[in-house]
Amino acid sequence: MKPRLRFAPSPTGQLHLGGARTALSNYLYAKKNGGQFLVRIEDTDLERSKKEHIDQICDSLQWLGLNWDEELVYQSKRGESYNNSLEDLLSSGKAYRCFASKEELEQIRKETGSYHYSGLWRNKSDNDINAELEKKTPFTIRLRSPNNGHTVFNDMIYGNISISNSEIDDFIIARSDGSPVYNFTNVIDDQNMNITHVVRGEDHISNTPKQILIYKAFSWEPPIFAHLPMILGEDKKRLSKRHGATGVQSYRDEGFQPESLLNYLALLGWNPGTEEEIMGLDQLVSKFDISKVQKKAAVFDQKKLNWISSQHLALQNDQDILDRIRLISTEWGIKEDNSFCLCVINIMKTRSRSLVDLIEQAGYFFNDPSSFNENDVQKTWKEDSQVILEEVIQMLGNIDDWTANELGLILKKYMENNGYGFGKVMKPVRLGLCGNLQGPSLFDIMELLGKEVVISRLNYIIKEF
RNA sequence: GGCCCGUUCGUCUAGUGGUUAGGACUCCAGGUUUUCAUCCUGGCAACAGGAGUUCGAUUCUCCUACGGGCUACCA
Repeated sequence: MKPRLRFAPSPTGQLHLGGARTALSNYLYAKKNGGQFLVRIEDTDLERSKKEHIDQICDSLQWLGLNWDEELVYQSKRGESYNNSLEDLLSSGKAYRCFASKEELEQIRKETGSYHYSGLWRNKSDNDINAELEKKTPFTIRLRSPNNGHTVFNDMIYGNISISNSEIDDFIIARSDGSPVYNFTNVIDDQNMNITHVVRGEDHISNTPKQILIYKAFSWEPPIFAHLPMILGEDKKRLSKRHGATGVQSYRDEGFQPESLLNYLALLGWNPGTEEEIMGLDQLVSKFDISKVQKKAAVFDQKKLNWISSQHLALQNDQDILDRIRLISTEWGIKEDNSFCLCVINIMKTRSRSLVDLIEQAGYFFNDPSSFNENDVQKTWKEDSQVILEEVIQMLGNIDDWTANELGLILKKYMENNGYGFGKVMKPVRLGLCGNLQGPSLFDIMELLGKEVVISRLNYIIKEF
């Protein structure tokens, strides 16, 4: 049987890094084994679930390239199914009604000091139950869970996990308003969707035995489980909003590309067994092995993400990068020829860590510098700079073959003839053209900018100082 | 408190009953570069602690410590 996996986010916020990693792991396992990847929206918490979050999560998943194979499943539309299942359990005696109020329970907890439900209504007579029913006393539904034995499962990542059934009380599967709880809906839906493998965060390990008990109550075969270790912030605390930008959307806004993000996320807690690190989605699909995923939580390292992103950029085709840039900045370089934009990308891509970074660094290719870096001016602008630049302008005016190569030859000759060091001449030039002292080869920049622009910028800086 | 899970350089990780404990990111130094970045070379840096098993444990077992998760009529 081909595996069927699902990613089941609850739409209480945007897709965050942890969710993206979970979705990715599900996707990779499914695709590697020729199976299906599905998405189920767990929107039963009416208070916190928002339509906009659903849209945003789906949007992020699609942007990442983690496309799902069948229609979305919404838990909010599956109430009838839950009710039927609840009814089944009630009539088979695998679950029972509990008429104890929250206050009553709280009282018992205080007295016994135990967090476990005592089984107060587990064995009440039909008479007692009917009496409460008649009084319309609100009730919850609890699973009649076994008192002895162990519930065990073999986690694809953690291996065998065993928990004594005495640790599991008759937990609630439906609230007093009749709505089913997470552990219950999860099982019903996974069964209904024919899910074969459940891959989710490590925080669900403790839920798993409870869910297995529910499967057993229905005499269903539980799926195979895999629990992914948590992603931590720098302070070793679970990654959350407190750590700043943790949403997929913000990485997208910062110009990180899906391949880079996915590549990094996959490498958190996993490696292909070789020293290869830079991989696209297809490679991840073929190499991913969930059983090799680390059990230990991993700290999210922005610096490594930056590096991976820059590696992807450096390897990426120029036109492809241009297309990606236009996706986030539709007007970028639109006034120039396509070939000009491609040249800019070509010389800037190895020095950028994201699309946004590239755009920001490439500003002077499209606009005259709006200001000159003060520090660089102080370091560079000497008394004779003006004279030198005037001579340079003169020279440049006479050049017909405006290529990086020719410019290099002529300027080098000029410096040689006058006994000028490279920096003495080129730094003021760079300052005039770029506004600061960093960037790719000046001759390349000059060629791309063109004679007119170069001369006009140099004239401008002379007037400025 | 109880239960479950985890612990190799700062971070992500490889690894074996006997290794100079390997790689990557970061950082530092040098080289390349007119500059910056890239790139290349080199360097710093780790088996949580204690018992036990063993000729020998980072590796196997137990304990402790530390960290995390769950313990809800949240998901």
